[in-house]
Amino acid sequence: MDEDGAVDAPWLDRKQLRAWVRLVGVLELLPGVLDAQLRRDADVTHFEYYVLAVLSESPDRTLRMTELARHTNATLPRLSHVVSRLESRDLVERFPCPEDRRATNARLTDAGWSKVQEAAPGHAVTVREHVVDALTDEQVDQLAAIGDAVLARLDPTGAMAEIYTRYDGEPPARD
Amino acid sequence: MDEDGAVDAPWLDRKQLRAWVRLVGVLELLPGVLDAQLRRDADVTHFEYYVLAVLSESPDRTLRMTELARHTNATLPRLSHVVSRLESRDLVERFPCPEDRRATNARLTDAGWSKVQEAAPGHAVTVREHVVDALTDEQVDQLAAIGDAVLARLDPTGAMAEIYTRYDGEPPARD
DNA sequence: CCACGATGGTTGTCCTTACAACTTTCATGG
DNA sequence: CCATGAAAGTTGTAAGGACAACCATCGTGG
Repeated sequence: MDEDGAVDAPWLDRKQLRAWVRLVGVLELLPGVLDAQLRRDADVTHFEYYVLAVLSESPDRTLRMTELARHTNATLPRLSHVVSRLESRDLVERFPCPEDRRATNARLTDAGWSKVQEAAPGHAVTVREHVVDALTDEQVDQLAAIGDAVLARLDPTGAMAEIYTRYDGEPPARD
Repeated sequence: MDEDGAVDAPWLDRKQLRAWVRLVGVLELLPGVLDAQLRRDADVTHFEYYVLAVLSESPDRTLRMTELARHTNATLPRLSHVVSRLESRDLVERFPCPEDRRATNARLTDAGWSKVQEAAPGHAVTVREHVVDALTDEQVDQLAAIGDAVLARLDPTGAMAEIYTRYDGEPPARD
């Protein structure tokens, strides 16, 4: 962005590089660990589990596709495919939204509810083992703050803001 | 793991959940941002870029596949496929390792080197915009420490330990 | 009241990754 | 010095996600 074309934001200094390399490592390894455990124990991917979990907390266990996509950080096409699969497994059902006939609602079925209840404890153990229990209480808070800051940059539309802020005092049973 | 079957590691408390939900958000969104920029500006995925970058820093720009896999947090099959693609684009070349005839060395070509040099500045800008510049200096250090702690749990074989610790004083030109 | 852009969602295709099977070479014990 | 298991890679296939194209509905200005 600079006239001399190269040294506006030169590179990362050592400390920044340290942090970045580690973040990349986590980015690369953590999803695999989460998927593996949930696939093995509950036959769902982490993203599928997350979709089910979000629905399980929503009023009437129902959410419009667009809202569900925002809550799960997914694009609409991706979500659509995933919900199709979940629907074929009777974990979720779709039905047209009465107020807006363009829109579709996704609702968790009883089987889907059961799936979340069954999968949740094992998933929680994995999350603790690989992340939470590795950190001090202080670091957990720091991670939340860092996540806030980064998500504010990542989420173009600021869609999360409202969603994430509500975790400042909230009931249990969530991913 | 508990006899009564449910409440050994009950669930995450609110603070932990806050942190976890945000981490999941970053996990879901950041890779897409990195890939999009690098695809657009340099026609490589983030993982491909990372592979090239690691090679570019290695002695003689060469590394054995297994070593390269460890440095990039990848499985060998995945790396093998990726290197095949990079090789077909003349960014990397493979040749048998003299000392161990099972092994294969991957070496960065001149074209690969150029690719890294060209892509690096834009990539750095993206990393700064979406992560580093969103954080205070203190948070950058915290993130590094958190990454250390988590990676220690994620990496079963402790393979990274040696790799990551070296970023405590190191030359530039790296991802 | 209708034309047009925006919103909500689905579908199809391609690319990448995961997983498992397989080959070759090494190393070790008998 | 051979048999056996481990280590190093490659390859095939099947599944998931990105992206673009597409259809339907809404809402607003003329």
